[in-house]
Amino acid sequence: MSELAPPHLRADAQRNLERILAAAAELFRTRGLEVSMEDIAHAAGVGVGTLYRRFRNRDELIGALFASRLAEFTEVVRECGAIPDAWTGLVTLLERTLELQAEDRGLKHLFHSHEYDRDAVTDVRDLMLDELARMIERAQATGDLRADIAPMDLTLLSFQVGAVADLTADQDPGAWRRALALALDGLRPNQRAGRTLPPGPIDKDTFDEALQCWRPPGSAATRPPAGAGS
Amino acid sequence: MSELAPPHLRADAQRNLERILAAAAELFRTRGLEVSMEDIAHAAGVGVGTLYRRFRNRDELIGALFASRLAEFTEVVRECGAIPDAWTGLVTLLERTLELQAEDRGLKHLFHSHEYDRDAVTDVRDLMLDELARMIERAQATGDLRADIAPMDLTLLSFQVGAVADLTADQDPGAWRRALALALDGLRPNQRAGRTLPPGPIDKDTFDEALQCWRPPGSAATRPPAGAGS
DNA sequence: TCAGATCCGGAATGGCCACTTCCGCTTAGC
DNA sequence: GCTAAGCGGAAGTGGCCATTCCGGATCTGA
Repeated sequence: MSELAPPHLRADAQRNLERILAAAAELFRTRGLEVSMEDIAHAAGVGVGTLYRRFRNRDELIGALFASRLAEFTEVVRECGAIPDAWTGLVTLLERTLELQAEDRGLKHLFHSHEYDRDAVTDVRDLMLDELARMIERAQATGDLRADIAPMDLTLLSFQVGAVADLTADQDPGAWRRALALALDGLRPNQRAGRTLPPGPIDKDTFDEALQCWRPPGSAATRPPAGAGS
Repeated sequence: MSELAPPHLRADAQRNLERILAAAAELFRTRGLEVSMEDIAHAAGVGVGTLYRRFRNRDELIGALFASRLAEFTEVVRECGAIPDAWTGLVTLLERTLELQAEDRGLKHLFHSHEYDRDAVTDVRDLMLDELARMIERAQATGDLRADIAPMDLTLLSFQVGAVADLTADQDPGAWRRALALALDGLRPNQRAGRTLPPGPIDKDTFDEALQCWRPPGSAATRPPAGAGS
């Protein structure tokens, strides 16, 4: 994060730029993408003016910070797709993508967003959905995954667990893992069958449409009651 | 909803009052508790002034509309607690309380809220948690529920599925049922065991703390792209 | 029918908050 | 030192919303 824009920044400017990036990353991570520009500037120990001289607006700042992070999703999808055992791959994929989201509210927000970087985000989501479809087929073939599961079931499952991760992020950052484990157990082919599932899974377009109205929770909420540790 | 405040309302005032209550109920139901007072007045076909003459502020309006609805939760908990088969009771309880929430965003919001009617809401939640604890014990005794489940696991599970209900409410209002069914299957005692669950479930205080920062999603989001129904 | 109590609508007020711009002052760098 | 680059943060904008106010419209009861 050292070579941006005009090749030669004055030393102090360079230092401030780095402070800004660090502060923004941290705030986006812990509070989501909607922290105010003023808060970011303040956390970086600079004035808002300085912030705006470096980034025309918040979108540009987000772009600078998250382009590479978004790529991590792609990377994870690839890696998990290469795991020989399909069920293991599936579990790992869900775990790792949820980890990414649980560790970084901003990234999670971005991943569900329709307001920033639309294309990059859609690409990642599509890639993941494709891989999920492949994995599902493979896992069903080996009998590790119940037969009535469709890709969108897993997308929704990930979304659900993500909601828990979000809810408990400040109090018990690992709570989502248990929820995930529980959910995964419901995916196993059932000896003592539950019941047959209701209708078909939601389809992708519907999900996308829904996401368009979605906004990550906690945004305008009362500021977290400060340190609450687990 | 005919006898309120001053015993004798002028006929037109009475009519307006009823329109307001109807409009507010509908808007709260479909959009959550944060619709603006102006929107409510407009939907009722009256001016904001009229709205405010009847209800000092939004809290009073919410109170008037939801007191009884909140009682429905209590009712459902009681009924389900009385179901002889514990597992059936458990499933029914989750289904019915989620139905209530899925049908009414305002009620869902209220149920997770710390800003309105705090006491009434906490009572209902506590009642539900107690009943869940009892049901869990019973269901585990009959071998219908895996042994490592704690009440908060189910609270969280309900929360998760509620998140799906919220997400897809406008596009596919029934989608959450499938998610719930899937999740429930994960609760069965497992022959072909998944793996042992991570740590212990989150504890109640932690969850409450988390909820304090929680805000139902979609609030400040872009207004839904109009009619999108599935 | 009519007087006056009631009620109405919606413009106006005031608060809040975030983004962005601007400009006089500071400081790095030669 | 001198000069251009950089700085801070106050001020300008715009949007959103709850709530108040009051001139005018509408009921009601005699």
